[in-house]
Amino acid sequence: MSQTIRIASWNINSVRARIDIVERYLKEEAPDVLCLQETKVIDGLFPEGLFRQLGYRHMMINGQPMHHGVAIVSKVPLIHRKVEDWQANGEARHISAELNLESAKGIRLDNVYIPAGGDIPDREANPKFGQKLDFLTRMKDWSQSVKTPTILTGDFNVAPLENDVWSHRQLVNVVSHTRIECEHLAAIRDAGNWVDIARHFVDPSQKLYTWWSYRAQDWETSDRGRRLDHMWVTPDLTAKAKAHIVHKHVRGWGKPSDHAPIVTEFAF
Amino acid sequence: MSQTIRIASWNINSVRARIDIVERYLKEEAPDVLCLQETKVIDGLFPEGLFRQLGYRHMMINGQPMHHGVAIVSKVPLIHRKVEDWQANGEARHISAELNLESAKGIRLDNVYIPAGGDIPDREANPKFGQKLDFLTRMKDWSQSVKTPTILTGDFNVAPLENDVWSHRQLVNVVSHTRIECEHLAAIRDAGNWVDIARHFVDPSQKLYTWWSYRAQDWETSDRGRRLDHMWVTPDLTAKAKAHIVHKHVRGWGKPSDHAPIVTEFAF
DNA sequence: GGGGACTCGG
DNA sequence: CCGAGTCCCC
Repeated sequence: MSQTIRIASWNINSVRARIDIVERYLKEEAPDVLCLQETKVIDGLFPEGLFRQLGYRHMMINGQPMHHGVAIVSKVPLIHRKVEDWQANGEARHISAELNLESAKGIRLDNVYIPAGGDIPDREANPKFGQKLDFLTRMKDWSQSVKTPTILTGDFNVAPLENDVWSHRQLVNVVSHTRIECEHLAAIRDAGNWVDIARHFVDPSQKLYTWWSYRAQDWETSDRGRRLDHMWVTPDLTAKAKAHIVHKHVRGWGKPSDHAPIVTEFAF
Repeated sequence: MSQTIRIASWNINSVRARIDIVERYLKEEAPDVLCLQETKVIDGLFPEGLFRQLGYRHMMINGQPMHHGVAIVSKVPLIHRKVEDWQANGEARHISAELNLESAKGIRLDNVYIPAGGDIPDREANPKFGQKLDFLTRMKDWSQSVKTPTILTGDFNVAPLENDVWSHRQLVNVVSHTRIECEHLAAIRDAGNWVDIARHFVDPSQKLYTWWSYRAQDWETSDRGRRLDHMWVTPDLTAKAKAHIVHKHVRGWGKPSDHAPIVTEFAF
């Protein structure tokens, strides 16, 4: 018998400011594992109590003051915590663990928050953009080293395909959808033979977004979204993925994150 | 036939941040007139719509960016707006109007927010304390000029009597209850023969507070209050005042001001 | 637009 | 403790 495991990823834009909708989400959707990005909290102030109380007793957290911060909260036991520093500057942008499952041993889950990269898509004019490209390059090197079944998810801050943005033409020079970022992301994918689960289920001819700016007056009507959040798997896990959805309605809740959660259902 | 008019005063500590409890207060207690201090809003952003909708169609406002700001909102028509600058520095700390009543013409209502005065009760070490004393001195001069029936209310930031603070002994050197402030306030009172309505109804042997610090972990249990908010009347109005209460329960509402509203019922 | 940090004022 | 402002980041 296989075991159904639903794994979610959500850029929460402050887990403390968003505590009410995190609770609502876990009560209504109850994924088995939730990967969070932009927790914006040091480890000592991470709201472990809430997660434990909701049945997410296993947590791997990597926070820092102010910015960034990632965490995995899980009903499934987690072992072998690892942290990568792909930006080589100590920012808390990665956390990974192994799912300690009865039915499938040795599956790793890597949760990443790739740098946004600033406003100007130019290494010289904007050092943040260079740091983003360097981060992606180090992720490619890491990808080549991945030899075990792995799920790689998080806020990649890149919308690689034309239908991953509301207007390819208008965003082609906007950070997150520039050619060089898309190429860097493709290099990571190729280096690990990663399978983009969302596009495994939703044809690239269809628009698909996970993020809608706060600045739109009516995010739903204007629908100027981007697919910045991703769930990738090593090829050996492709057949285990049974469904993938974007929980778009969560973007409409009170005091929302600008990102919607994404969820993949696996049969392990 | 006389007309019953209830006049309230409340240091709201931001009328915008407190909009929900202002609405609740006006719905539950429905004073005829509400004097507000620390509105913390420029006139263009004052939430006139809410007050109008609740039946307070007459407003006199005096705001500024950031700090201070006072307003009178009223079901009773208001005329003859006046603003005093007792600090001589342009801060929005006073607004007054005449109540345009059928039964009693010519009653003025003066709403004042006296400076808090900083932490150190010393003119030299702390210029804010000097400014407060100067403000009180100018108010005394104004008091001498008051010749018509007048109600003077607001946040005076002085607790003049021993039972206006939770511990006279522990607060005698704390700004708001120092001897010099109490003397300055007494000089204002004497200059206008003002009657302290709260103490007209509540004997000075009884503790009476209108403010409880945010910093106490349990304001109600520790009850370390001070009577900073006052309602004074010219002697000709004393017999018109029929009751005075502190709406202490409002201090316990969600996201409260640190001040409770005070209300006097008049029969004009 | 909306986090968090900081500073100032109460 | 808790407003409001400013600045930085997304």
